[in-house]
Amino acid sequence: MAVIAPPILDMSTIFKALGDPTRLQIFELLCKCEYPLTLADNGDVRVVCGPTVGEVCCSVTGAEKINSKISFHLKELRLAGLILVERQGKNMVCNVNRQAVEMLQTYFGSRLQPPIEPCC
Amino acid sequence: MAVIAPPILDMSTIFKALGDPTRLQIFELLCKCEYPLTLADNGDVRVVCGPTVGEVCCSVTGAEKINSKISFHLKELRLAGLILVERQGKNMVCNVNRQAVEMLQTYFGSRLQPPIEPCC
DNA sequence: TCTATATTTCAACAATTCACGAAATGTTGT
DNA sequence: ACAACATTTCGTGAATTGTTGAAATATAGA
Repeated sequence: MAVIAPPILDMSTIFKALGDPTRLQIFELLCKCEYPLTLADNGDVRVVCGPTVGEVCCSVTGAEKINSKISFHLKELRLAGLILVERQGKNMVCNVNRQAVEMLQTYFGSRLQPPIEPCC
Repeated sequence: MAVIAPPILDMSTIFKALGDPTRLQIFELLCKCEYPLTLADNGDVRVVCGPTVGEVCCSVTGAEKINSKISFHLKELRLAGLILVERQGKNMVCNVNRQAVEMLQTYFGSRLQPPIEPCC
């Protein structure tokens, strides 16, 4: 089955997701991760690697035990379309959604263009 | 001069500021505005134009009367470093802080670079 | 100094978000 | 089917954020 990046519904939802320090920390952690992609039988690109929720949890909180707090924040990031989470056996693995990051770069880039006409 | 991304706490403050629909609307409005800069006597670049708080208010809410709500959101944007507000006679005029926008573009651009080593 | 205009601050309330722990769900191996 | 493991969901309370209208502050001009 294809891994489809969720549609980027609302920019403010995305920014709100990044507006929490814990979530931003998770986001940056995932950005630093390598992103080996594999071609599935049907030709779809599948994200097969990335830290598990437990590993993210450990990296962010330092604790061994999985935190419902991290699960909550991962969900927010996922609903905002910033990360992809998929099951891999017993674990859920997380990856940043590079398309979303690209879109964000473009977003700010296009806001730097000088306007055609003054608005004021 | 290099644009250096501030630490996570500052960044999350910026994203939190953009994470409210009203504030994002104001931000985008100001991005669309022309930004004539003037050189002050001492050589400093001064922002001298931009819509007044009342004009922003009118544009966002449609109402004639100035809203304390907009004032509140402008303050949040200003504290996050996203906009510049300065007095011009009886009015306060608003401009987007283009340096901040540049920094944000750089931020997401640098997060798109493939990592040197896998983290997982 | 008085008045009108522009904007911010304040206080009260409503709404949303966050954290915590317990219970529920889904997966693997026996 | 059962046990162990990984993760999510749920309920509750605390903390934060957003809205509203009234009062306060600042500036310009008469």
